[in-house]
Amino acid sequence: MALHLFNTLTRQLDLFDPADPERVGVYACGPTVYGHAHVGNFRAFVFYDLVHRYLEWKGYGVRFVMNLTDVDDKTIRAAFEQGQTLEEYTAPFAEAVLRESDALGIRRMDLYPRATAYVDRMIELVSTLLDRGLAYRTSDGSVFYDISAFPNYGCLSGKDLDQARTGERVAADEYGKDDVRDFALWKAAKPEDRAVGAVWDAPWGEGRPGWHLECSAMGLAEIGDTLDLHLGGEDLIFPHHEGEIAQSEGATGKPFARFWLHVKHLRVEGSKMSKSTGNFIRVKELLDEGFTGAAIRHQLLSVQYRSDLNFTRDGLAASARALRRLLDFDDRLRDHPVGEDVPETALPQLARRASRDFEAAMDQDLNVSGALGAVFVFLKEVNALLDRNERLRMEELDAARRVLQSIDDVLGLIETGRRESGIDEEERASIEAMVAEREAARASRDWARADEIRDDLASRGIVLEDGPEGTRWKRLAGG
RNA sequence: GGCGCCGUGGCCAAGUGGUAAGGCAGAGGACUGCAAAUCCUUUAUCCCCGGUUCGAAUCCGGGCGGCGCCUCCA
Repeated sequence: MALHLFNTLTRQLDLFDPADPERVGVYACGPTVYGHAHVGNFRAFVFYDLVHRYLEWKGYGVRFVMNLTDVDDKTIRAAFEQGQTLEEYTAPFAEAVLRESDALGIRRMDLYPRATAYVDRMIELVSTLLDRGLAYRTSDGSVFYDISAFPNYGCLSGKDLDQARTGERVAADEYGKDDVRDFALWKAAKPEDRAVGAVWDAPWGEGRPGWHLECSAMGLAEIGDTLDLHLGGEDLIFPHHEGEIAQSEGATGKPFARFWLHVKHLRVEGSKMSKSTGNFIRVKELLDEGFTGAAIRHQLLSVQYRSDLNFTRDGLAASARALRRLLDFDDRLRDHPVGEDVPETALPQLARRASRDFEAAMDQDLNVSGALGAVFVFLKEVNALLDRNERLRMEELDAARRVLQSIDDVLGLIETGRRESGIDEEERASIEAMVAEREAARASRDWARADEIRDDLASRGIVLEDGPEGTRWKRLAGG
């Protein structure tokens, strides 16, 4: 089987066939750290994580880079209003992104470059573009990309630039460019820029980089002239990625990325998420409400990345339930008794089929819904098999455990859910003492006392399960 | 106006030519001291109309409905 991905460049499913499987370079557009990231941002980040994990699962050697944009109009304006430097203002938001990423089980990427650390590279890039006649300077010391000199402009978004509506939002042209469609590579320094320390020296004058430039510079610097994969939100197709292509290819003469993948925006409780209407949710709020990072991860992951996803608290509750089942299943598989002289079962075949179906779905443009379907079929079949067999061969159980583990290496659901059910030793001892007391009460048929203890534990979020092997307890994660 | 996506059971959702995965919720049953967990059973002909085909949720045309992007929002 082979991985096929929907390439925005070709608008079809293409075979993913990197030049060097040992060194696959992936660049993902990260957040602009001018405020707290919201769940919409995290749909993108969880998607990036899925790509990251799946490529490694498929055996590729991956270098994965996600930038943090810490210099642009919004960060400068906000820092200025707060009377802080750019660095002071953006640092907390950058930290929050990583902290909340951790909570959602997003594995750390190889590098999180900050735009401000790559301004030298950006200046080099602009120089090259000026030398090549693809850019021009204006009287105030700004530099613009000359769209008309790059025939491929529009190839990613499929836009016919001649037909683009002009003049609608262009009134805010503060730098005096030749053509409204030309975009800024370099913006001449203004007082606010100086106030927050967002000013760099360039041969054509002091200023700061334009929006698209950072990604070209960091991608070229950290991965190379041609990326294997470039990821981003659907809104970035135009103009951001179009600009990146123009800048990078204009400078190197080589294709900037073989594959472009774009994740669709999510909606919240039925409507578009937008900061202007206050209709956006932060991950931190959800965690404070008692939803777990794993449940949030599940909901963001459960729908394929190019499909509509309506993020709701009801959906989150459903995700929490599904996750609970997955965790229970993992427990059960771990704890199931082993026997020496027990008959063979179909467990290994079920495991092989689950793995195969999982991979087939994921290979088809990362179809997580289909992949989860395979997981739950496996879960149901194996639960039934465990019901029928009190003891199983060690090697069969191991085969099943390996497959579940392997699948979760990609999905990261059990992994994230586990991490959140941590209980310290003191609490553990206290719980186990109460469970033992209840066992004694049950042995003497003192149901009232037994139920009292169970209710007591339930109020602490501990659920009991009486089985033939004794009583087990677990923490019921929120959600 | 330009480009594009989507419409499957109560909710979410897979399936892109051969008679509908899976999750959540609901109902009945088994198990249990009662529960919990688990298992079994149970709920759809795929927005509408027309066409292509031996056969369509799946292809084509039309209609209705929802949504996204179109200069700095992942």
